[in-house]
Amino acid sequence: MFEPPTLKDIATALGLSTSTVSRALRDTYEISSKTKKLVLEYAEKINYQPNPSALSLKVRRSKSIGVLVSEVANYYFSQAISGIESIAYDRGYHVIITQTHESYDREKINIQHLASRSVDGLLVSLSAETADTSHLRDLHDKGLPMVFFDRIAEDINTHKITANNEQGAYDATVHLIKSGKRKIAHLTNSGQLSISIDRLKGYTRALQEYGITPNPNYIKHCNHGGMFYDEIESAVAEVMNLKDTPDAIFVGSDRLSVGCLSVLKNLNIGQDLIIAGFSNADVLDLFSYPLTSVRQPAFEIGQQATELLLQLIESKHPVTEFENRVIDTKLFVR
Amino acid sequence: MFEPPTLKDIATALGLSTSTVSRALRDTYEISSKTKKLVLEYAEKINYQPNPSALSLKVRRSKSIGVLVSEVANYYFSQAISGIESIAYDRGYHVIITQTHESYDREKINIQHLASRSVDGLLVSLSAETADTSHLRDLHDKGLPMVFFDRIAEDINTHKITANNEQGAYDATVHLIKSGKRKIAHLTNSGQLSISIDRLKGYTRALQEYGITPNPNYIKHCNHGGMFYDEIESAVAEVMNLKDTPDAIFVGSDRLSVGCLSVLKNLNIGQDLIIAGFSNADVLDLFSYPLTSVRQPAFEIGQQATELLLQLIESKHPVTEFENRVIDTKLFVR
DNA sequence: AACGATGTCGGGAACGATTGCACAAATTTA
DNA sequence: TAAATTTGTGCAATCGTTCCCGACATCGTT
Repeated sequence: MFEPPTLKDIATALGLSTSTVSRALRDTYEISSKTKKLVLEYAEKINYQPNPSALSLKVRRSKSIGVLVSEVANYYFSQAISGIESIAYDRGYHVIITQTHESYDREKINIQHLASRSVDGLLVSLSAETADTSHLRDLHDKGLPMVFFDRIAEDINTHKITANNEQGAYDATVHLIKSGKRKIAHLTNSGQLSISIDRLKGYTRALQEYGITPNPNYIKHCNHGGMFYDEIESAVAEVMNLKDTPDAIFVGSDRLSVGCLSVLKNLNIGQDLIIAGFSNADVLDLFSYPLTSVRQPAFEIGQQATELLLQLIESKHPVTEFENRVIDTKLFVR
Repeated sequence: MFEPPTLKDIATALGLSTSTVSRALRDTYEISSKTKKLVLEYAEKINYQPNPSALSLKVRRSKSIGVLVSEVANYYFSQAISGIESIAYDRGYHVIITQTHESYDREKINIQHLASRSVDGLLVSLSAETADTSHLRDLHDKGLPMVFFDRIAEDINTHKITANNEQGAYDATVHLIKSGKRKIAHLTNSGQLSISIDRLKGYTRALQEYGITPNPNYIKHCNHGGMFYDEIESAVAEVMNLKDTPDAIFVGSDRLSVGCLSVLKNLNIGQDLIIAGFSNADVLDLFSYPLTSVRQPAFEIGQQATELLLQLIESKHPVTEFENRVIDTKLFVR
């Protein structure tokens, strides 16, 4: 059964002690150059790889980071994950990805899982259902490095990185207004999510700046993030069945943008609607229904989040100053 | 810094030895029920979690499996991954996902990474560039359990699970023929991939059964799996610039199906073409260009692959009989 | 009362790697 | 040439578990 070579194997093969071999393999310090070369060459030859379990038991570092997202099958997150991996692998870290499927219970389980798996740090984007973040705060208080991206927890003091959701929502809403629409509905994720709050702000600000009073009936939340089709359908149906039917919709998430289009198509309504929404899909140009999209720099967000996390992990001194990075979105008019 | 409780902590707190505590926490054997209860309750109270590094160092099991796919941002793979996780987590295994981005070099690196990380087994779908599978065969020969799904390696003797690619391709091609087309091009992945071979077979069989001689000029391979837009564009352009222009295209992969549509749109050609292709996208109904799709049961394939792998991992006796599961696809005419 | 059988528990050696300390050999210095 | 210093290497403890093995108390049996 697959027995990789150990330090001891090298030591006995070369007639040295494990300590000498160990020292030869890491820094040069206090080892003659001949034995060092000897060891390095032999290790190379037999393709020696230090046992990660032994190593992490000894140095209390697993060289791996955990990622918590709602869904891998999501344009935004899959791009963000690619960004995360691009940095992590370069720096020698493994990436363990877990999905919450927008469930709070699942989030708690996964976080527990990751912590017990002794990851060196966590990259977190909250689930749609998560209102209470104490499971994360506990770990953070115990000293587990943590960086939030996209859906952040306001009450945990650490690095956070998001798109400029408020501005992106503002831009999209203004686009709808400038297209001549004034009855603009807003379909969005669950209300406690930071992204929902910020996007709602941008939407409201745009309306107000153009002299439109926000209509509470026009705002529909999907508390499970649109994980169930019925959830989206009933939200869309409700808003479209109002006596004062909207003439445009601004959608606050990737999944909901696509979901909203599906519902409209299936219900065969809203042909005269114009729609704008957050989405990182790369197939929007192929849609029969034009969707103006707010695109987030997901890959870069993943990269920067990872850089900040590794910075935390590898810092010798406890970090007390935290960044709150906000990156601009881009509007694609269709 | 985040010091989780250890066996010794429990032992000293309760005035027992670590051996007793250890025994109490695993199976009942040789432990009085009172002390067992005592230990279990205390462990529960302080939320004891065994240190995974120590555990895997001791028992040579990491309780984690590695997954190798080309891209997470791919309808098929993201669904397969959800299937993998659904089984793995239930059985107490962690899932480490790595992406090759269709690169052979990256595949070697990732496989090496996973092996050195001492995963208990591997779930593999080859990259588009991979022709030589010796890096995998070496590990397999050393006893690392391995299951292939989707893009399998013919020359490695282990469990394999795929969709019925030959039949799916046949069905799609027949659909095109029955729609009155006889000049059917085939755009597909790199030639050495098992899925390409099988799908080409199905395509060819359909043509022949309907008395159409396959035209080699109609078959275009993308050796990088369509990772670069240019690759798809030139393949599509080449086949569309033939003097005997095709009147239909059968596309052999998810990425290429969407890519092909994008190219046609951007080049503003092929409006009278009809297209069928393998795709697990859930947004095809929203496309302006109808795409008849062959859908694979990705989630189930992921699940079954994981079950087979765990079976291999947890088997006491070396397994010599391997399965070759083939699961039916489904045709969605649009 | 003495014996073995049984049931509980602790001691301690692993697993593979790192690292402080000791110590021998080589080199320099007086 | 002897002492002092430097240089290179090995010993052994340690990280948190598991598990073999031995210790010992209790109990029933004769």
